[in-house]
Amino acid sequence: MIKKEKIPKVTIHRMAVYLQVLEDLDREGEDVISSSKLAELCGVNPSQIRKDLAYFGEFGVRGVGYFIKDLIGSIKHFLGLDHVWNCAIVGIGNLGRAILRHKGLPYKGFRIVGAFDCDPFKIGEKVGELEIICTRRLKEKAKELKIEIAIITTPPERAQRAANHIVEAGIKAIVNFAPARISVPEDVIVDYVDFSTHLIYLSFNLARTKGKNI
Amino acid sequence: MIKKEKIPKVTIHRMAVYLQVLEDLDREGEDVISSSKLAELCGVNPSQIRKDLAYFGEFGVRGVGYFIKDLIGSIKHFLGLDHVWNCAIVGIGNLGRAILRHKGLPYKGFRIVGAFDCDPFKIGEKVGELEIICTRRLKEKAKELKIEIAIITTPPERAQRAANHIVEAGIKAIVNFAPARISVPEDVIVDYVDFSTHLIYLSFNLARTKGKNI
DNA sequence: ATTTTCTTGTGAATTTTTTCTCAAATAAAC
DNA sequence: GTTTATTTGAGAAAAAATTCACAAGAAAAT
Ligand SMILES: NC(=O)c1ccc[n+]([C@@H]2O[C@H](COP(=O)([O-])OP(=O)(O)OC[C@H]3O[C@@H](n4cnc5c(N)ncnc54)[C@H](O)[C@@H]3O)[C@@H](O)[C@H]2O)c1
Ligand SMILES: NC(=O)c1ccc[n+]([C@@H]2O[C@H](COP(=O)([O-])OP(=O)(O)OC[C@H]3O[C@@H](n4cnc5c(N)ncnc54)[C@H](O)[C@@H]3O)[C@@H](O)[C@H]2O)c1
Repeated sequence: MIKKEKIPKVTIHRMAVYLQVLEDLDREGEDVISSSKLAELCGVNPSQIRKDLAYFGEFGVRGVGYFIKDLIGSIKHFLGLDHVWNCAIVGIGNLGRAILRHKGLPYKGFRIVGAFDCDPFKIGEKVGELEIICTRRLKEKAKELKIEIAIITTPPERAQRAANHIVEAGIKAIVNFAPARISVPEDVIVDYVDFSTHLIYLSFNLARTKGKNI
Repeated sequence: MIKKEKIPKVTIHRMAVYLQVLEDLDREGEDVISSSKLAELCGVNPSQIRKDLAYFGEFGVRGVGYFIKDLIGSIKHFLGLDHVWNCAIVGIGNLGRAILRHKGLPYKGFRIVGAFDCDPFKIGEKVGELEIICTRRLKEKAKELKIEIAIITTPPERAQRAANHIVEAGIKAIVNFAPARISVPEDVIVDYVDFSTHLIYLSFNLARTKGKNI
């Protein structure tokens, strides 16, 4: 289905945006959409959307556009979202708890099945449905709970240690919220979510426009 | 100082990574670093770093490298981080509270000075030092507190409404955590933080490698 | 039936970004 | 003091991503 060609990371990120907008349209009862209309809603160029989709196949009808329900199904399929992924959170502090309590994730295809922390005072505590488990038991629990994705929400200086546990548990995908680079074997994918990076982007732009006005 | 040339967004994002790594090095007591060493730590190409820095000026010494403290100072300066930005959070739920309680932000140059929500049961409640204020009072409070950046952490279907309040309050920069596109006037910068996009990136890669192994 | 109007999918052109290469600058070694 | 080691900064080259342009397919209008 997917061409052998390397698909740019930005394409995957845009795909997630298209999906979000398409699901909104579907909820509003829309049936069909053209690339130019979708492009406007997503803030991109229409051929960008067509090129992005072309990495995965042909989904439109010439002269008509895209059938929204079908396109949602196709995108979900090639992004691997026609499957529920089991996730674990490592580091149950402010952010870890917020993610655990977040209602939106299961709907998007991600289920949090394990909550891990190294603080003995937290172990055994319940957060929602889940009981906080000692990080040392990650390996054993990863098998049992079939954990496929790990989310790191420890302090930055503990991120590498958390990553080591995760790798040892045989988990091959990590989202790291801690502002620290981690090193893992080649076959483990890491994606960084750095909140301050986004604030810095705004800071840079504000500082620049301020400068201009002087 | 900054050349008139358009600076790519990815450059700013990488800049934030360089800064993070440089601050770690500084804390470890390092004085000087070469672009190739820094590149290795950041997982990029050395000339990438030199090109990125060249957008802003000349900071290195040939045959030597970069003086870490000086480079941190320069990067902070041109990213606008030699100033503390006043921020407001709009939507004090799970995520809003996590950000409010997060200790790392002030150190990075961002201070949360206002917490806003529209839920009458939450208004007046204290979260840390701050009292939750009604979103309707955002305009008045934005002036008083000199709010420069707004962080949206409302449910997605409320993001546009929150954005309208923010724009009306004269705030020119928004980080939107809600998975919904918002429309704002041209002079307002919006940056989206979409957590599920990162999970989707992992999903795509896992689905692909799984497929390969079969 | 034929023409007109849309809109996709894709090769070509363009633009942007990344990487390569090397002269110039600096420090250390001899 | 001269040679050798490094390492930056920047122009050139290469690679990648985006946008353009249009043939081809589909529906609506005449
Ligand atoms: N809270 C936010 O809004 C926010 C925003 C952006 C980034 N972050 C980052 O996310 C991370 C977590 O932030 P937080 O505010 O939740 O911090 P926190 O201190 O509240 O929570 C950290 C948790 O990690 C646990 N922990 C420490 N070492 C561990 C280990 N080796 N294994 C498992 N658990 C471990 C601690 O016991 C604690 O419960 C930090 O790196 C922070 O910089 C947080
Ligand atoms: N919790 C997470 O870990 C997480 C992760 C990723 C994305 N998000 C996104 O962040 C947003 C917040 O998530 P949450 O879990 O904190 O939700 P939540 O429901 O706990 O909190 C939302 C808050 O926004 C307030 N609100 C609603 N409309 C408002 C308005 N017009 N003005 C001001 N406040 C308003 C509500 O009263 C509530 O307090 C959601 O869009 C969610 O999809 C959350």
